[in-house]
Amino acid sequence: MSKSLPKRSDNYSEWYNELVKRADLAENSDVRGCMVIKPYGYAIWEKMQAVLDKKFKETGHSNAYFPLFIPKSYLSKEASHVEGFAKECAVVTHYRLKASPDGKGVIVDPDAKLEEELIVRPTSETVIWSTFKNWVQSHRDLPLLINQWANVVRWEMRTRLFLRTTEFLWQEGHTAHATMEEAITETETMLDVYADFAEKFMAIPVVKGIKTPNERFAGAVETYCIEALMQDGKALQAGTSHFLGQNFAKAFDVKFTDKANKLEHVWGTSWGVSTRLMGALIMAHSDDEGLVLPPMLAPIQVVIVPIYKGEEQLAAIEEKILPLKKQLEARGISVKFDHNDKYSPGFKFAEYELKGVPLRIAIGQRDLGNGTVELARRDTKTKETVSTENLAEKIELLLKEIQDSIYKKALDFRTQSTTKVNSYEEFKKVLDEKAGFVLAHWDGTSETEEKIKEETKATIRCVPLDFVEEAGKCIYSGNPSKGRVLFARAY
RNA sequence: CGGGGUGUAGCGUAGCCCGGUAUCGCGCCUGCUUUGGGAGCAGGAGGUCGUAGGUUCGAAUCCUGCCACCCCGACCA
Repeated sequence: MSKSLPKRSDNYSEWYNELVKRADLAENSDVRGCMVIKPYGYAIWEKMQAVLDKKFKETGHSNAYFPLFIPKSYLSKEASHVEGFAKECAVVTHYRLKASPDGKGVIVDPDAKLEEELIVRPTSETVIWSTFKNWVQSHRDLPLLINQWANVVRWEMRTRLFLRTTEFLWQEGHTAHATMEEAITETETMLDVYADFAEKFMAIPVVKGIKTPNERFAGAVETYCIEALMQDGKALQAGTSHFLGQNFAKAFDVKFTDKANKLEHVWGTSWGVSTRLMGALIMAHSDDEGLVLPPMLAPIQVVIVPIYKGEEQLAAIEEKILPLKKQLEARGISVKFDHNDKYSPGFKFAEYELKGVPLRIAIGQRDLGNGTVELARRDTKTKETVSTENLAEKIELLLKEIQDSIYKKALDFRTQSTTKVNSYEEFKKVLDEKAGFVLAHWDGTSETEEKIKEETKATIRCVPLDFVEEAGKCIYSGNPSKGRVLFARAY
């Protein structure tokens, strides 16, 4: 194995794949298109889950769990929904195997064919709405605010670690409301929860917006999203929140009696983020040395590497450093003291950089004499020798500063990678030479959107929520436009 | 499903054209010396060469079938 990663500038994909494997985040499984998330990668996902789950509960939601299998007939109840997902569903057709007649292995027992096939959920709207039907009768049963942590399967043709895998982990919220206004508010609230999480915890600035009808979720009336920009200038949809109108309520016959004793269909929303966020986290901040984790999501926030010869020196270091470790832990900071004798300090330095640990403390004989330690920041790769006095407090502040600094760096990059263009020529030039987000006028038609996608591979990421009215001409058709929308090539 | 490629130790590979019993690096094990940016030396273990068949005195190497994986497209609410 070579010691250093490929350079980001040489081949971004190769760098990404190598980083994911070498930093112990995940690896390809022997199973087609599936991924094994390794303990270190999963620890980061767990931190994300914990923060999100808390936010969901603070906004009144409860967790529940629904079946993995969906009867085929459920899927066809909402017309556009089935059309959207039909091409990527795994289907269970049999329930038994038997020994092969030729004595080699096992075969699917042809006698064990299911009367109705089961679909492995690509998303749970259909099972959940068929359950909601039984849970809702009166306006007193509303709103129904449910979240599920689950795995889903989408049979994509080509997969990529974290960004697109056949099976992935996610959270899907499903809610039912008495009024349209309330459902829309819910959709927007959850979009805000996601945006806040991306910016405050993942340190990734996002654009909140609305998808065009082409990119809308199958079965939704309106799809809201947050769009993030990766370091190679490609966009990544980091989360979505859908206003479902009464589409699923009508398809699954979910009705309630309102205060005036009138029977009405409920209004629905659904929203989700997935392990794709891991991909976003990696691609937004990491460098040629490896992962760069924002302190808020780092499983190990501080690593202590002792430099010593023999048991005696180690004992002297421990005497000095273990109290500091306790102080840090008392402040809620996660610390690893790595005295593993198998690896040299230099190896450990490189290893923890690869894994994105935000702060490293090195301590050796030299420091014991001076009452100092060496502090090294992962994000800036700067080192300083500091006194051990008030060190715990200093570190706590430094972690906050790192969090802010990582966000600011990503924000500066996005600002500098967002370009306004006024002609199709300019549009294509920017996409090819600079990449990033491109703000341009669009005439609002699907035809134009399709044509641009075909010719440039760029899609409309969203109509930003902070859309400003500005009369202009569509860069493609020349027809009138009310304002600029956000284009980019995307993952 | 089209177009291209690959399959050799846990990982990455050489050998294949031109047939003669498998190379190197990383990792692993043992010992000694090391430790402030991926330690050094010595010794050692580890292989149905994807799979089934064919040609041959002899196949990792040539031929045929099959399987798997990768890359480029098509797909991706």
